[in-house]
Amino acid sequence: MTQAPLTRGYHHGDLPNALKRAALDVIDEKGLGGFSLREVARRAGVSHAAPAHHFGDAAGLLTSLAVDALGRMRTAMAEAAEAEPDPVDRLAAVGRAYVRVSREHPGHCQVVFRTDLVDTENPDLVAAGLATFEVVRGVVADLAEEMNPALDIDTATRLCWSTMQGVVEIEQKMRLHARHSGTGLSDTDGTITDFTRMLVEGLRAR
Amino acid sequence: MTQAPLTRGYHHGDLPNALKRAALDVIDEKGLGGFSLREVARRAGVSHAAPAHHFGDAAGLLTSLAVDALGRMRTAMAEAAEAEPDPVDRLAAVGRAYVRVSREHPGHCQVVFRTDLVDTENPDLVAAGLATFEVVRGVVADLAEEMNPALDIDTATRLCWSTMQGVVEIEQKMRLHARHSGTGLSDTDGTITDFTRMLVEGLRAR
DNA sequence: ATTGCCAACTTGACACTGCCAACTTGACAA
DNA sequence: TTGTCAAGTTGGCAGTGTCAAGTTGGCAAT
Repeated sequence: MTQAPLTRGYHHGDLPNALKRAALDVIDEKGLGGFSLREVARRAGVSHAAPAHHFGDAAGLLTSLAVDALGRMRTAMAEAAEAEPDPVDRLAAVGRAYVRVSREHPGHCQVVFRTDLVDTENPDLVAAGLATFEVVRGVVADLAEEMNPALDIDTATRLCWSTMQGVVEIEQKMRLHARHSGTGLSDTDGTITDFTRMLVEGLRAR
Repeated sequence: MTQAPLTRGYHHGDLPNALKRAALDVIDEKGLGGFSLREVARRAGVSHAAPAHHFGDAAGLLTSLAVDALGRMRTAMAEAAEAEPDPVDRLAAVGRAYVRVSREHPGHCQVVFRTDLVDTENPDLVAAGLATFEVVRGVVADLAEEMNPALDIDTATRLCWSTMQGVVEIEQKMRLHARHSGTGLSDTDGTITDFTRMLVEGLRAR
């Protein structure tokens, strides 16, 4: 009674997914800096050169992980958006979801923006980026429709995503800053909500 | 007529600074991914283990570079702020200066946020971060005094810095997005100015 | 002037990395 | 049974960071 092959009857069963899972384990455990093809192969119980047969090189595997991370972001934001009827609250909720996912899986989400580690021209990655952008854009568009029909939605969407990503990027540094400067650091969710209120005021038609 | 020793009469003259300059050359040339202690040592004309005597390890050298990068940002923003009398224009100018420096020296500025590569507890780095934050904070404070004295200045400063950094981070990805989605991408300076206008509206007292 | 000392630097090694070429294994089809 | 080809292994190369031990050169005190 051997393990039933998942896709076809080849050696491992489903090595690509096993490698991706192993890679996520490594990254969750030791951060993106601790990632290495050989370590991943070791955890998956295969030889050090096996990953190359499925992902080409390290960038190939990481690109695949980046696609998954964008999916994670997209799903979380879409769910958060769905749960909030009010457009303003919805934008805040989407922002909180983005930051929450990025904080819960820091290494995984960092891959998305490590343009030195992934193949930025990969069609799947580009498509995932577009799809994720579209979720944010939808929320911004709803907001604009209600508050400011003349708003440049693409620019506003970029503003929102930039701010969300900036918050993630700066969060740790700010935590350090708060500790050393003595100023209190409000919880990030509260900050996101404050930010959203400020941004929404800015997006409002004058 | 040997080169006059700068600090004291030891072997090289001023190896630490020579190493930092070499490191900047490498990073400017090949990006942060191309950085390696041995390559830096090679360019400085010393043995591969020489850097360790001055910086301990790779993180030590990169931390030192991060401090310099923060100084670069700080100087550029302070100069930009000084040249603009109007508080709103000043914030926009500071934002443009931040993004300009980050774009002119991408590798150098990326080091600042690569918490996996630097020693985030290093006192010089913390101090440099605080000093740079203070520049942004000053601009925001001026704006608040004029437009909304009740504003939480620390939070607003974090919002501004997060947005600036997010713009830098997202810029390349957005460029890709614009190319693949067919939407036009306005020049970044224009985007910054747009963002500032939106933010300022948001910071205004209601 | 000789001595001793110590920071600055070199040398050599170890374990690790990504990647490549050549090889073996296993499944499936003719 | 045989052929074929993807899947996975083995071994090697060049490169990396870091450590231990050795070397060099200047300076201060004897």
